Amino acid sequence: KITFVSVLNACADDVNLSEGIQMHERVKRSGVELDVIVGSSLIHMYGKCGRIEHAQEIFDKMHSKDVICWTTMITACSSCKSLERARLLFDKMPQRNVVSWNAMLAAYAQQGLLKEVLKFFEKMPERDIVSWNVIVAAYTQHGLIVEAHKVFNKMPKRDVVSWNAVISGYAQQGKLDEALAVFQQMPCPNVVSWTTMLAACAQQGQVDMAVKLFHQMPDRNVVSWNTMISIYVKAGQFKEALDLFQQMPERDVVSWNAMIAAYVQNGQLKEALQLFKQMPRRDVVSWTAMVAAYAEHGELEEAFHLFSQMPNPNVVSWTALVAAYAQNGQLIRAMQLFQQMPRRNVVSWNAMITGYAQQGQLKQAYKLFQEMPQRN
RNA sequence: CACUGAUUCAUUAACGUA
Repeated sequence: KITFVSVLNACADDVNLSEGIQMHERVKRSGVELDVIVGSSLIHMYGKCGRIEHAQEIFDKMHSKDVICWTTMITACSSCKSLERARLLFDKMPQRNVVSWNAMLAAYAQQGLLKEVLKFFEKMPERDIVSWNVIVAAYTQHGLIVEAHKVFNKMPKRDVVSWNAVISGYAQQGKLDEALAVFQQMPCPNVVSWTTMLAACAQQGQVDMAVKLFHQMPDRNVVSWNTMISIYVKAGQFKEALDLFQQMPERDVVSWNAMIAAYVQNGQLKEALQLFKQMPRRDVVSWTAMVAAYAEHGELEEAFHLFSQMPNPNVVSWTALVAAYAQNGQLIRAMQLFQQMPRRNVVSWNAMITGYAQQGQLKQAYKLFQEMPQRN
């Protein structure tokens, strides 16, 4: 059981569904699927991989569920964007602890419902540092860094996550100086703090400073390496990106995806495809990056061909395809796909509007603008 | 000395940005 749980957690951390499913099969054969801890790990893994139906199935089959199991299921619903289900579970669960409350709080935050987050926070019977951290992060996600910093100052205790959240808030606003000031004030920066600073440099195109920080960092993990690669890619320094990719001690799917972007940005579509084919595992980002790459080169058939092979296109993948046709003036086809896609967001609408606008079809563009449910 | 599960912070893909 311990081994299964460890491996399942590794699958969850890596968002590796195929390994997770394989492990699930072995779990079933061992007859421990419904063990409360193994079952929770399965739910956790499926939740992270976006397979809420599999998570739910296990949850329903389990005989004895403890508070951790319930909370895991709430988070699974939340990460699969089922806030409603999360709330139903939260209301239904036999006992709650502060972690359950935090999980529900985070579920509201992850939907971007700041008002709900604050309301829920007020209702909480007990709060800990994580609850406060969720509030700080919720503010920064809305670009409300001043509010975030205020909460940071007034929270009863701060840990490294609180500090990192504030730094990240400044970074997202492009306020590199402020981010740096907070970073220098914090007592014990960890690898996340350092990597957040790297990301802050990336935002501002400060490659030199990023390089300096990257070498100064006491330790680096795969995320730090990936961040540095993307900084080089963004700066058009292809060779440096490739060097890092080859030097890094371990690569994950994000590293490979970043290199695909590097090749695409460098105009090397063939090499990008080669990388895509040889990478150990492809996720929705890898597929979408390739679809978008072909689209950008006007190779619509190839883009569509890839799209149709893609295992689980999401709204971003669909929008990439719609934008491909829209930008190449094939608005009828674009509109067909736009109507066909299972879900649309504001970017999908923008892509269609831009397509019509570029073709001079202002009436159509305006009509869509009026129809769209949200505008940015 | 160390061996199992839950909540918060960093990296990669889609539209636009004079």
